[in-house]
Amino acid sequence: MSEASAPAVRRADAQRDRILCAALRCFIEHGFHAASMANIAEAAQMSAGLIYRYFENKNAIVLAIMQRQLDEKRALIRQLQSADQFVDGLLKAFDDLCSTARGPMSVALMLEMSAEATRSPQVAEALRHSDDLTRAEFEDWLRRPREQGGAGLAAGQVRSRSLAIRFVVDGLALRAAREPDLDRTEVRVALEELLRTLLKPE
Amino acid sequence: MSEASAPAVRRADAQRDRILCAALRCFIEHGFHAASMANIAEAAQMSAGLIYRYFENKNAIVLAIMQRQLDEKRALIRQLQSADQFVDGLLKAFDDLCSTARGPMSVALMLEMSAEATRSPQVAEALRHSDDLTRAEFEDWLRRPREQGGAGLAAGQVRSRSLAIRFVVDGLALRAAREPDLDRTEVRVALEELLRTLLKPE
Amino acid sequence: MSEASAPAVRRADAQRDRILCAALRCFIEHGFHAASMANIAEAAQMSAGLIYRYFENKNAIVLAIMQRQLDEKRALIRQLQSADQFVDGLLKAFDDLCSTARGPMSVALMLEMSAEATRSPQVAEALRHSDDLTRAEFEDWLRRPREQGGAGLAAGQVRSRSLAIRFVVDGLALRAAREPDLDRTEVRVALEELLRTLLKPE
Amino acid sequence: MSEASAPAVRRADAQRDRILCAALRCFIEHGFHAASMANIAEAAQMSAGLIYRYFENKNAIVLAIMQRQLDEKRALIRQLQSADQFVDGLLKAFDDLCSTARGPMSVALMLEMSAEATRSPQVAEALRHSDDLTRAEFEDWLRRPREQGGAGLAAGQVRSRSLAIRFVVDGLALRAAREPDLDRTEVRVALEELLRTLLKPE
DNA sequence: CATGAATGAGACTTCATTCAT
DNA sequence: CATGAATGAAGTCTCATTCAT
Repeated sequence: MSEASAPAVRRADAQRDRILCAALRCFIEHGFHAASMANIAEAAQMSAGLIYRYFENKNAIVLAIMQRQLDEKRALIRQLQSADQFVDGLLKAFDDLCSTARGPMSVALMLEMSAEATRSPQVAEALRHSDDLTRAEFEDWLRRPREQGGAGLAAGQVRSRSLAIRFVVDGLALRAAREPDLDRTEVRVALEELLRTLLKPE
Repeated sequence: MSEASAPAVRRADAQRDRILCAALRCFIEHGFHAASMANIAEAAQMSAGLIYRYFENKNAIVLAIMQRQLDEKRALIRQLQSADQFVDGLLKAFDDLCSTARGPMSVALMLEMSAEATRSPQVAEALRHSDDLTRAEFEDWLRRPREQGGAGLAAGQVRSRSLAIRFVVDGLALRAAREPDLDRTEVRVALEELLRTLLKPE
Repeated sequence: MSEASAPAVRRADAQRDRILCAALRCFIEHGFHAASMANIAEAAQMSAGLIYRYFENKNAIVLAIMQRQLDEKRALIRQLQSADQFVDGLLKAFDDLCSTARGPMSVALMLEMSAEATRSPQVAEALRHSDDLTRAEFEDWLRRPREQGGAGLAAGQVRSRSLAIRFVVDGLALRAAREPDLDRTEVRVALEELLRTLLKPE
Repeated sequence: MSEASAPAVRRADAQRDRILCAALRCFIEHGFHAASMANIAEAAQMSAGLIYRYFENKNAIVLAIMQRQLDEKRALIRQLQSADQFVDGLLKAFDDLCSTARGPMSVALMLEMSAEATRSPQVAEALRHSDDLTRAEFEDWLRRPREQGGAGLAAGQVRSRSLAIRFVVDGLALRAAREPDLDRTEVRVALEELLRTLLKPE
């Protein structure tokens, strides 16, 4: 049975993935609310009815996409972790976020999710969980000695610095949505000014 | 005629205001898209049809509310301007933003607007305009001598500092939506660490 | 009382007339259905509510306008009655009908009324009555001796000739709606061919 | 694939036809504007929403019905073409037009379309095109020798005669809407008087 | 007499979801 | 497993009509 069902499971996962990729494109283009199941079905090149074999309803897709976005954000933040080129990493992330087309990560969706968190406890809980994981990982890195690729901060500094950096990163993301053509040099200078002290031990 | 029409004008303005207040409540509760005209009409205690006497369509209400939100945000940022207690001001703003009930300013709507800006040029334009005004005002304050209630920064520092501080303020707002019960002491420490150098001349 | 009420009656009639003139303009511009009471009120420079003091409802206005159109049509046909210049008269009428702006007579409304006659017995009855009057008048003229300004037809010819001419006149009116820029010379030749024998005794 | 899609196409066409037939009944009964999508849906025994799978909006249905009416009218006029029994043909057409129930051709709709042509360029264009085709066909017949089933008119006569006959035919149609119980004998005599000379060469 | 704010019914349209095929 | 036709609820908006002022 396991031999028989394994491919079936794989196929089901592939279908789910196909749907989620299509949904992501639609959500980025139109927003969670304005994208229709018909849009998604067309983008996924399947019938609308079939989607309901893999997701209970549209809301389930929305939640799944939100989860994906959270994973993407964590991955994106994890990539930042290279103390020497932190600002460079932020700038590259800013660039990516400014152009919707680049990848599966969409600031617009992140913002809509954050807004939705003030209304839906379920969404708030998911965000909280993801943020907690991100922070834990990030603080590990802040704490890790420089010779092990970390930032080498003292234990007492880690908590407040991670929060401070989160403010900066989030603010940068929000700005990517509102002023995507912000001058990159200005951004770099501002970020360097902000991070100069934050990432240097005491 | 002016005596006759004045009350009529007042009444019309009162109705517009009534509708906008109702709309604000609905938008905060459901979001711009999910709130229906029926919702708004009920909240404003009037028939849905009547709303169209005062606003051309739902979008006009959305834009009016967005403009209000932008004005609120500018007012909120303007209130921050007291160099010595800048962090205190931010903390208080954070507090206000965390509790939806407090006032007409809603982080959730700000986030949705920012997301919408990536799709609607009209919204993007409104945000851009408001952001420009805010920045100009804020940079005036950064530049003004301390003895005149300003921050007393050198001209060369103003541009990058205002951008840096905007990152921090925006990040703080985003955090208010996602983690409204963040420990206030941690927030204070993080903000102090960020702003310590930013608001001190060179 | 008659001295007191006479001006009141006159005023009421003036108001009714004001409304009907406004309604006519609106109906010609938008059609019976698409013209709104608000349109009419604005065109009549009075409030929408006031109209209901003079007409029970929109339908009453429609019927009154229809009656007016019938009167106009009868007047228009009566003007034709000059045997020698019958074709000239038709051509001028055609010209007038082709340009909406010229007067209160509108082919479009006539056509809509005729269509409505197939649905509403009330409208059908009004049309029938008007058509009967028109025909009676027209046949009187056909019968009247030429020296008295008539067409001088024999009694036995009058009935069928009046019907035949009615076909031609109606057909001309319909064409005015569908091909307002029809070449006038072609129209003249066609009319002359049609009427050459119809208006000449036996 | 052609075997698989053919029935689907047939079904779609059947549905479109079902909708158009229902719409025709509603339009005849209420007129283009007064008939609602709900009316049509009920007449077609389907939900209102489903109609939008087959027609973009109500206007598309109106235009499709208009086109059908124009085709019907052309077919009806084409059937007239038998020089000897032209009057008989007209009388039969008059009979048919007088009873709405008989077929899909409705004078009322033709009149409304003609009225609408004075307001909507799109409708005017459609009518013009149809009228042009009708005229071309009709003039061909007028020109064709009698031994080939035509009317055998000289080339110079064709233009004005076709216009003259169009006046008569249109007038007859308008009369069908306004006086459906007109005495058939009177009509016949009038038509014979009109057409006696028009269809005879020179 | 006159206004125009207010209502409520109803118009068109969209869309998540279901189900026969 | 897959389709897409079908539904029904809901959304935005218009408008004839009424009524307090």
